[in-house]
Amino acid sequence: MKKAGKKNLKQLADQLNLSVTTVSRALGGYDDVAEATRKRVLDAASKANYVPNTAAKMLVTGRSGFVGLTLPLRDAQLFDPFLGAFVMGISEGLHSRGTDLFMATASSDETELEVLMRVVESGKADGVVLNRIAESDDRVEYLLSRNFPFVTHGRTLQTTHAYHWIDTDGGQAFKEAFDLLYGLGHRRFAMLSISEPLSFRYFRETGLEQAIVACGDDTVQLSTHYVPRYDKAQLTQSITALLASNNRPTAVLALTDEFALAVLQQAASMGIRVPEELSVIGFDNIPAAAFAPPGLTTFDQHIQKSAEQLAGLLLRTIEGNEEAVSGQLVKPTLIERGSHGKAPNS
Amino acid sequence: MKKAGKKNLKQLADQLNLSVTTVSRALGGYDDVAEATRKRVLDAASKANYVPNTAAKMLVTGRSGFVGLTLPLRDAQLFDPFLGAFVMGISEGLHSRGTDLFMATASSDETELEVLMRVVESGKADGVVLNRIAESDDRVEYLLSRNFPFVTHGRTLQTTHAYHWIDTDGGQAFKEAFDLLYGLGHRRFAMLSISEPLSFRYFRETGLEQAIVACGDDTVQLSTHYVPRYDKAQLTQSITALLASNNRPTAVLALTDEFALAVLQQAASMGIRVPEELSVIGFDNIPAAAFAPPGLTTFDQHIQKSAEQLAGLLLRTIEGNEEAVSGQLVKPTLIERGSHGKAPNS
DNA sequence: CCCAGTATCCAAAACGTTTCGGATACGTTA
DNA sequence: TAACGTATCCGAAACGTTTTGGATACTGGG
Repeated sequence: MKKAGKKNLKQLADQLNLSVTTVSRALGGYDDVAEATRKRVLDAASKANYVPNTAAKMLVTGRSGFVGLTLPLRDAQLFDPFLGAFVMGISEGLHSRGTDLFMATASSDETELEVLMRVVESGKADGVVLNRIAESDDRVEYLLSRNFPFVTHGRTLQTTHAYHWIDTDGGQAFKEAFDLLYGLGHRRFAMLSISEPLSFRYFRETGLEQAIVACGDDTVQLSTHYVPRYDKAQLTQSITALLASNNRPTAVLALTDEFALAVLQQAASMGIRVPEELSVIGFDNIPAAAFAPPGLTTFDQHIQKSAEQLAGLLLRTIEGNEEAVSGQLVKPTLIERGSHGKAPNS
Repeated sequence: MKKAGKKNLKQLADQLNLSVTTVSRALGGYDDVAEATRKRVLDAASKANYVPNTAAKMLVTGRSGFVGLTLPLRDAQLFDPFLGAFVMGISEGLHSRGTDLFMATASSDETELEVLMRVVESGKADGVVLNRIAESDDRVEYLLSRNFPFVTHGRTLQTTHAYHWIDTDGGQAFKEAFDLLYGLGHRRFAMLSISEPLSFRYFRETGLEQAIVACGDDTVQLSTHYVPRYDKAQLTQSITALLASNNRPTAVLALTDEFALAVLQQAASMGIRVPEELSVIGFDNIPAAAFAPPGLTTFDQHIQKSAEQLAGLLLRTIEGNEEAVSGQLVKPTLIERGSHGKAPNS
């Protein structure tokens, strides 16, 4: 099954009347090989279509050339546009340095932590990137205890943990959203949040609550609703109940665009006009947000760029070149579209 | 950075007063090691948390333990629910045999073929699985010429190519959909297809056309519309034009649920009632199909199960145990929901 | 008691690379 | 002229496993 034309270093060396060492070092860019020699080697290598054997290199360097990303695919639904952009960013940031992304999926009887452990213990990855960080995340604790290189998008609530992260400043964003809507006369708010204890939920909710406190107006009402992410039936039901309430909110802040779009859809089918009767603001700016009438107002968190930086950060961590642990907060930008407006009868 | 407690075969052997060979063979399940010895070895190994070094094993066996899947992520949007189920199926089928799935993404300046070549040449995968097969697919040709193990979901149009595939019988499905709608009185049909020359498009269109010919009724009209998959604006525009036509079709057959849901949404915003004024049938049965009012009638192609089989097929091909090349057609099942009904004024 | 057969074990080679510690040849300096 | 620095190259070890081809000891049959 192996291709016959596959050359190894030794064959290349023989053909050039050089030692394996010299060929290796010529290819590796060391400066103790004459320029003329290097050129000969490079030419021969590219003509022979030489590709170094991954396994051998891995064995001696101890590096796999892979970075791992675990995917909680158990619901077969995780592939959302947001994750797509994230993966693309990571991948982009990695490729420039010759590293590949290895996405590990959980089989039906594994937890995400188990998958992670499998990846780490097997040495199939030199480092991992984590996302969807929980308020208290056992993956972070595990990696920390193993002293294994990793970076995260998002951060746990425990500030004692020291690791590299990049996060979107969701608290700031929700504050901004509240201020915008408050200024438009809204007083009855609903927040549509997720039932999983993910840390970004905490930061966004907290940001909103703080904004409400800060405005000092005690006529402001807020009800928070938790829905499971993958149970569409439950989601639809919660939204229906929310919109059918006789004290219906005039503004809904959704944790994600996914939720916001569901609100838009449900409102449409219940004959509630957006934005005249109801304002909706989402988060993530997924592509569909622009096309669901009347256009979803949302926040863009520049996920691809963050992911790219995250990849670079991880690579440096693996190399051991990253001096201090770092955390970086990225400010999302408000994308104003048609789903928000003045509060009704105000 | 390497964990101190990491043992290798030699250390295990020393500790047990055995040779490296015997320990290796005990772990490998060979029958030339005494049961008592094997037990000793197994115990020691699990107590020491021994994990064989991937690189070393790879180097001697020539197998990476990875199966590759290339992801055309360039549009940052490819992560649809359908692909999610597909990946999950593959992953599930692989795990049972200790193989991992390695998803390779294209960086912005690479074609999918280039990514594939990189994966194959580097030896990072022992086999690959291809999906979204084009009518004439350069990836298939490349792998065939390299004699590299692979399987595909979908099939090219050239029947001379010999490889392992599993495909959904889309032609049969579209025939079934037509017959259903024809029986309900529909005569003006539109097919919403994709502009990329993917082979499943061909089979579905052909199935529909043949069904029309077969019914022998020349009052039946069909218009086919091609839209680019990722250009939401273009998609919306095409659908609007289609629905605004003064000779508007009474039934729309969409190539995928993604398209069908867009039709549903657009119809709603144009005040066209489904299914009273318009019938819509999709394909794939993605989760959202059940929740978009009034519920999308569609076909379930049992993608996860097919993907699982595909994984097994690939594994056998890698082992060299797969005698004859095989092609298998899977019959999708119609899921009747609320988006289709009797033709208006019939 | 001898020999073949069997059960159990092991030494050493091989996989293809990187890297350490020289070795060689040449020109330069004192 | 002798010693030294520099540029260039190379032999051999090391990474941790699998596998080949025996070696050893014990069994039972003749």
